[in-house]
Amino acid sequence: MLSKKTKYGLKAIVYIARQECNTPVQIATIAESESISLKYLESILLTLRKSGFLGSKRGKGGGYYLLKNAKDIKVSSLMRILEGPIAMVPCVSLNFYEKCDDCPDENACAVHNLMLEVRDSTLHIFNNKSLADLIS
Amino acid sequence: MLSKKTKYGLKAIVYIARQECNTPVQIATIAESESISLKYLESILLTLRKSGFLGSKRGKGGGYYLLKNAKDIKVSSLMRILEGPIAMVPCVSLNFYEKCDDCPDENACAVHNLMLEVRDSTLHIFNNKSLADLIS
DNA sequence: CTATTTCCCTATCGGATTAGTAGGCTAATA
DNA sequence: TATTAGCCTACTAATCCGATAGGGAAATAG
Repeated sequence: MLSKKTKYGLKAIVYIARQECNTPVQIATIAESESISLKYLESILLTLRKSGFLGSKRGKGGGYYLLKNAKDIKVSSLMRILEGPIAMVPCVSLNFYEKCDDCPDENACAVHNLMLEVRDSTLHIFNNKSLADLIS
Repeated sequence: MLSKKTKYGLKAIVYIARQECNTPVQIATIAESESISLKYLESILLTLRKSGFLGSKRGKGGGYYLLKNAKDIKVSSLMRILEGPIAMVPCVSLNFYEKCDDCPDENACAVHNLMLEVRDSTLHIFNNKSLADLIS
């Protein structure tokens, strides 16, 4: 299940990406428009900024803006920052790999192989979609 | 993230499906072989029985056995019983649909459309895979 | 008939995570 | 100097998950 953090984060960055001329958008504007708790959204945008997706400007007329072209932001990288692993099981994760305690042989594990297939197909979607694709 | 319940449940039913002549398998046997807490596994197998996948036999020589041919048990139906919705977001779920509180227009929601695509590809895998496919 | 085996069922619990809140701080601008 | 708007840390309520406890009931063996 997708966390609200991810859902809110995606909606917010899509909102920001829709601005013309990359004008900074205030947190409060997004929060109101997307019905997201302001303080919670604040922390989400903070992590998106610390991850290098967004820049920020303080004081009057401030807000958040994209640091890169929307075409160059892959959905998969957004998902990894917001949600964490894309795989449903750590033992098939590329970026968050972890061995199972049980399961002596991964290749013989039915769950492993099934989830490997799911991860591939999901990743294929996320890797081939950019923020720009989400806007329209 | 896949819950342990699902992981254990899948491993267990795969174990049961591997038996020759559909001989009943005891909970304890599976628990030991797959390193699963016995009591926890007990409750998982109970739900699989109540959902019509497994039959049970009590007393000596008892245990769990498949009620249908492994070919006729789709992974998607197992997933729905064990894990719940296959979709990452309720608003794109076929069997567990729920409208978002926020989001006035689903078709205009970037997250909705993205997750719709993911659900389709995941479901495609789960629908076209049976328990028999997991065994080998 | 009795003992043993094995599944049946309900209740409970600790720990982790999530979503959200509070509140003060700091930089930029007017 | 006042105001605006993001920065940052800490805290909390609620929920869920994985696991545990413990007795009950049916089937079988002897």
